[in-house]
Amino acid sequence: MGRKPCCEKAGLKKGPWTAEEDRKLVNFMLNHGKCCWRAVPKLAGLLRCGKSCRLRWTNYLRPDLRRGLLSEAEEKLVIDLHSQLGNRWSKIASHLPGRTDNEIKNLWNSHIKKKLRKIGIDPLTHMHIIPSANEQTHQQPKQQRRHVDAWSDGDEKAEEATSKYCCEVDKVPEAEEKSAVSTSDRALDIADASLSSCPEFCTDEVPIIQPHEILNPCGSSFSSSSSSSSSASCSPPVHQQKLGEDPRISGVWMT
DNA sequence: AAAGCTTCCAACCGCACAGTT
DNA sequence: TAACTGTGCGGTTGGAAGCTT
Repeated sequence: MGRKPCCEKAGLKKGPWTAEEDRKLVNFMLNHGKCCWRAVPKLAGLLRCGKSCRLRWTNYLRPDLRRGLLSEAEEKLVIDLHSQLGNRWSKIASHLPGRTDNEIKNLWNSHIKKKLRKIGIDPLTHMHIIPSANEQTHQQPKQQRRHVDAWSDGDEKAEEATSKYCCEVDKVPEAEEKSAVSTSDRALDIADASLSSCPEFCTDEVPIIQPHEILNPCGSSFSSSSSSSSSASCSPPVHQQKLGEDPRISGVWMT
């Protein structure tokens, strides 16, 4: 039968969202709530396809999003859930309030996967990797040592405990799961202890963008004319903003 | 200081599925 | 029942930022 594209491609903007576009979308969503995504761009005055709007909203602008690093407990949960659900990121995300499938997917691919490999767990099967002599020589690329992991680097105890946890998760279902969990909790305790010396590492207090800050990102000085890269004095294009640097992000919205 | 490499993440793409006509 | 539409999901990519040499 052949599918039509989700939206007319011609004339629609692609690529990074500008602060102005964000403002329009948030404005619309807050005023009208979630409705037919196809209609959103038109009604909100955006030159985007509905799909793009949905993605931007669910992955970045949604008020209930928690941003920032996953806590140890969240990571553990992600690993647990992944071992049960596989790459069903949306299902996994549904167990982590305020987290998006995209975020978890990214985190898994860029971070957790490596951690698991590092401690000898195959991230696909969650089984132990039994490296051949060959593989062993190929592992540990030189770049890896500079990768700072909360779990392992600089905290051998945490790595030890964590790897112990992972061993048990592999083989121990239901009955002994509690002991596995408690082991992992120990790992977390250790990790937490090491992290507690670093007060900045607290995802519970990761600032989240507030609606009024989007609607008026820079207070009275916000200029709607500075839509894209020209907004340097106010807020840079959103895609250039690193977490925690986003001037619009502070506190938790819609409490 | 700068070149090269790696990491991270926002955003896109295409497919699948459910709902509607 | 088939055709069509809208939405959701997972895989992938591009480019900025950060790190190493």
